[in-house]
Amino acid sequence: MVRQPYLKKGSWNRDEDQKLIAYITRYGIWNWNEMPRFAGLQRSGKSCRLRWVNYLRPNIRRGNFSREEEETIIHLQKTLGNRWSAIAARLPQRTDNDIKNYWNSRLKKRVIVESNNSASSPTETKSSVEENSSDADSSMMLGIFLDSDTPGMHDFAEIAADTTFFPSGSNLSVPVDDHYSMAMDNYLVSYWEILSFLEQPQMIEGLDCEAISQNSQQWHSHHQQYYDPLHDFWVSPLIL
DNA sequence: AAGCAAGACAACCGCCCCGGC
DNA sequence: AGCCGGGGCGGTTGTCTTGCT
Repeated sequence: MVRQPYLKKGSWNRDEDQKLIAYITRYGIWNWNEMPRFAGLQRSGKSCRLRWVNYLRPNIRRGNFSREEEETIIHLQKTLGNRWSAIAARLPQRTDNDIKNYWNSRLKKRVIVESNNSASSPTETKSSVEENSSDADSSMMLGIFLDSDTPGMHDFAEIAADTTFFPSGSNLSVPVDDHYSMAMDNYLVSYWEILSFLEQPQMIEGLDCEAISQNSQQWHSHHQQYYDPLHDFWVSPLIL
């Protein structure tokens, strides 16, 4: 009988985030179910995927939706329904989970109120965005700046180069939005921490990182995957 | 200051789709 | 054609934060 390895649930901690970021940055996304084991994470593949897609991957904008984004979501929800991934595809840098949460917590009520109001009087409901108008300035990004010469790093470097998110000359992100800053403080990963992590693969507890590297490469080779420098990930070519 | 309610959001669960065999 | 595994999606839940009394 094969014993099912213990799989942790619940909130991710900083250490787990670091491991996932470092692993994906180094080896790319090749198999979500196998990846946690090689990355030294006691998480399910699904959990890792969710964490990466909704939270850790580069170029995600968080918090404070602009008025245009709100209107777009409302419009698309009317036309597409609750197809959050389709809606997210039309809102760059937003995740479907974020949009879904935002809709459920705010927009749905607002739309209901407005539709009720429009039936009686056409007074406009005050947008929450008007109170948080500087959406770009107050956006929250996971702050990582890494050497753009390192495979998988140029997205991070692009974020770092964006002065909207980072103070000029700083390698480390500083979240502008206090609300998110407090909530996310535990998750901020500094340049130096990531870099030292990458330089010291033996930090992955109890795992032979050389073997991991070889196994990953063997897997890539076996599954005919190739590194795509454009997208910074391993890809499976279509063989027709 | 403490307790409670509501809001916000991260994460999980279950289902479905698709491709490979 | 049917089965299986991986990945994606939407709904829901759990937990933390905030605001009010």
